[in-house]
Amino acid sequence: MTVEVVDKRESILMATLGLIAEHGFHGSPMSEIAERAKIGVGTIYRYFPGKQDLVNALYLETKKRVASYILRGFESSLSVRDGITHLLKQTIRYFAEHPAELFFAEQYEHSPLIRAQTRSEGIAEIEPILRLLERGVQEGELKDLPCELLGALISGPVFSVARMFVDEPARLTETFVDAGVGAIWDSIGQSS
Amino acid sequence: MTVEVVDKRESILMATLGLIAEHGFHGSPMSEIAERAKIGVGTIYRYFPGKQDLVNALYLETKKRVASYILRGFESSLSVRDGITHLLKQTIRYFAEHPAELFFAEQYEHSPLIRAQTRSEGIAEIEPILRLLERGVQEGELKDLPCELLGALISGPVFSVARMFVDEPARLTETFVDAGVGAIWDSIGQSS
Amino acid sequence: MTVEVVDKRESILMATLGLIAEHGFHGSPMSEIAERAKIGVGTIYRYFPGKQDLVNALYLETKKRVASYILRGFESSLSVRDGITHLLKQTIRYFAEHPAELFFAEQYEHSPLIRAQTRSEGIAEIEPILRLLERGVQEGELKDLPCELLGALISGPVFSVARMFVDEPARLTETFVDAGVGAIWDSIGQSS
Amino acid sequence: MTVEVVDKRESILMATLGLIAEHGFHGSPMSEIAERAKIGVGTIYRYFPGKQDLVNALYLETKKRVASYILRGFESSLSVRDGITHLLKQTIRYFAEHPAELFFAEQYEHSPLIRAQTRSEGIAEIEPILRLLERGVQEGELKDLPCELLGALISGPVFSVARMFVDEPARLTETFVDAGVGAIWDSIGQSS
DNA sequence: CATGAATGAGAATTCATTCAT
DNA sequence: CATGAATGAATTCTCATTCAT
Repeated sequence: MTVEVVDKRESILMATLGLIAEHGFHGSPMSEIAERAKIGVGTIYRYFPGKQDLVNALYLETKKRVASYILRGFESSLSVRDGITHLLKQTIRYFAEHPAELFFAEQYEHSPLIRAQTRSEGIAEIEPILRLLERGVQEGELKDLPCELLGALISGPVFSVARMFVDEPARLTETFVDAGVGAIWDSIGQSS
Repeated sequence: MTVEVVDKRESILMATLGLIAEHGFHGSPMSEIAERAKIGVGTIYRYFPGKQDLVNALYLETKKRVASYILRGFESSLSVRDGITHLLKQTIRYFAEHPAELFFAEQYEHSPLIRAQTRSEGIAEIEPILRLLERGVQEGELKDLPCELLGALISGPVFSVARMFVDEPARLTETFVDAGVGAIWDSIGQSS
Repeated sequence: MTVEVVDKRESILMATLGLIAEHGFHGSPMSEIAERAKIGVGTIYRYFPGKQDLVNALYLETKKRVASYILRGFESSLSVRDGITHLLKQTIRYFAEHPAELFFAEQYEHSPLIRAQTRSEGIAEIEPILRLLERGVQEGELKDLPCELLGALISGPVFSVARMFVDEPARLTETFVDAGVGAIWDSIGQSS
Repeated sequence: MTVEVVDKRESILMATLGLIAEHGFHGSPMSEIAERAKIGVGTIYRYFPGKQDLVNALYLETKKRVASYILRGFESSLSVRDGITHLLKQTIRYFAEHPAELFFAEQYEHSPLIRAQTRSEGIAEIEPILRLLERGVQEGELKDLPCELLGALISGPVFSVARMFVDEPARLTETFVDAGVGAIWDSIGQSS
């Protein structure tokens, strides 16, 4: 009779996200994940083969969720500048409003627990972004630099700027977000 | 008669640095640190009260070492642009050549093991850099943005760009380093 | 289907009692307690937060068990002399037949591991005894001495006499128990 | 030129006594003993083969010291009653004024670290006391009980009463000491 | 002789995972 | 399917003892 408001798998992932954001991978025992998800420990193993897999799944799904959010409203018909500006703004906004996902992503991204394997998976989501960069270089709207370098010039500051907004919520205004996004653009856009 | 080639404290720190860079904090048991440092486990505790303290010390000393390297050749008489360009170039070079320190710093910086306490310590080292930013804003050479934002616009990409050079050593050429540094400058420098 | 003959908590306590009686607190590693209790080490921690707590619990429960035994058949309607004689006899008998509890209690009572905190807990059990002493002093059946002194004059010999019976089981006869109890009474009872 | 005020062996023993009285055998690492004795750890091993031996030696010498104190002024010409009264009084006084030795003795006496071996050693010191008991029984001044029982009736309360005086120093007056000693005598003395 | 740095065996405790109910 | 009690491998840390200086 009772409708399960959220399905178990989802509540496990959410519990894990919150816990890891707060206490890190090793500060998040399966028993606490279960407790926070209001299920038994054993149940986690019906949905995920082990802890590592659970976290990998969380990473991939988080990435997907973020990607789907930031691509919202994105049209490939947009100019490269407008497209990138849009994506950056969305990303910063998303993370500013979802600090747990930011903390989790930062940790996981820099953790040697994954190195390569999982990181490369789910690259499908960022395909449109890579395309945009390539187009930008071809069309001369972006500096003529290797995609890896352009990527580094975007991913680095987008996280650190989002992080700054989380640490200092007072700064989270349209003006400063625009300024941040503009600054990132300046680093990759071809100066006229 | 025997000359100790490296002192024990130092070899413990180096072993820890390497291990954490490769396997992370929790993938680096004291027993392996000892083994890699070629000493007994108990010996570590003669130099550091516990594992956490060992890692904190490593963080602080790494920070100092990096700071001393990147400030080498830095003169406060330099123009803001030349100063920042110099610092960025040095930082990228240092990390490109010391990947373990880069991996360690990235992990530690984003780990919930630290949050605030230790991070704020050793801020003395980056004082000259903050001064430079303030001067740059006053003199109009930098965009008129809050220091926190400027900081985020520097620290984010400097790490991700260094990381890119480590991941793709083929790109590590004068040209690309200059391009990366130039790009970072463009994001914070006042466009004429 | 399988009936657990003794519950786990109980078997842990028993294993600990025996081990500490034989080898002392520090000669009783958790691993051996587990082995003797025929369970895994980790299981102990499901019942007790730590070793210290396990031993405290053992102390308190032992005290209660002893108290419940020695108070068996005790009526407050008894004369002070008969009451005390009864309690002493029961105590000596109990410990003579439960040497492990005697050894454990002696050690714990004199160990600096406890000092005050836990010792005072569980005092409820000996309340009736204190009352009896007070009544005895008021009614002139006991020497007019401070309760603390009377207590010391009872607790000291009751343990040492019980210990003697354990060390020399040949002496454990009605006659000698009566003699011991009579002697202790003589030290506190008002000589007519 | 410098005169060593106390010899090293002695200062090691004293350091051990104090430390064990306060923190117990296992709360007294060799390193702390050395520190308190103001010598190097290694030096302890020049005087004692190991920790266990050190503590055994301490026990034996403490016993000797106590015995020599309580036998001071004791004459075999004294009546049994006077002799025993004297010994009891001296013992209580000694321990009341030397709490560390009391705590140490209590712990060691009840610890399974020794059981039998060392306890029986140094019995020489208490020989005169045993003689006195035997004489007392023969002459009819003491109850006609086995020496072991008489011993238990003395050793038990003498410690617990001394302990009471240490815990409540306010009670430490001639009157109460006499009362305690008198009470102990009553338990073993032949009532006329 | 005295020292204390170095050592590693041993102890307490945690936690991912299993499996009987 | 869900559960959580049971488990033991792995980890951190302590400390008696040794030995080069």
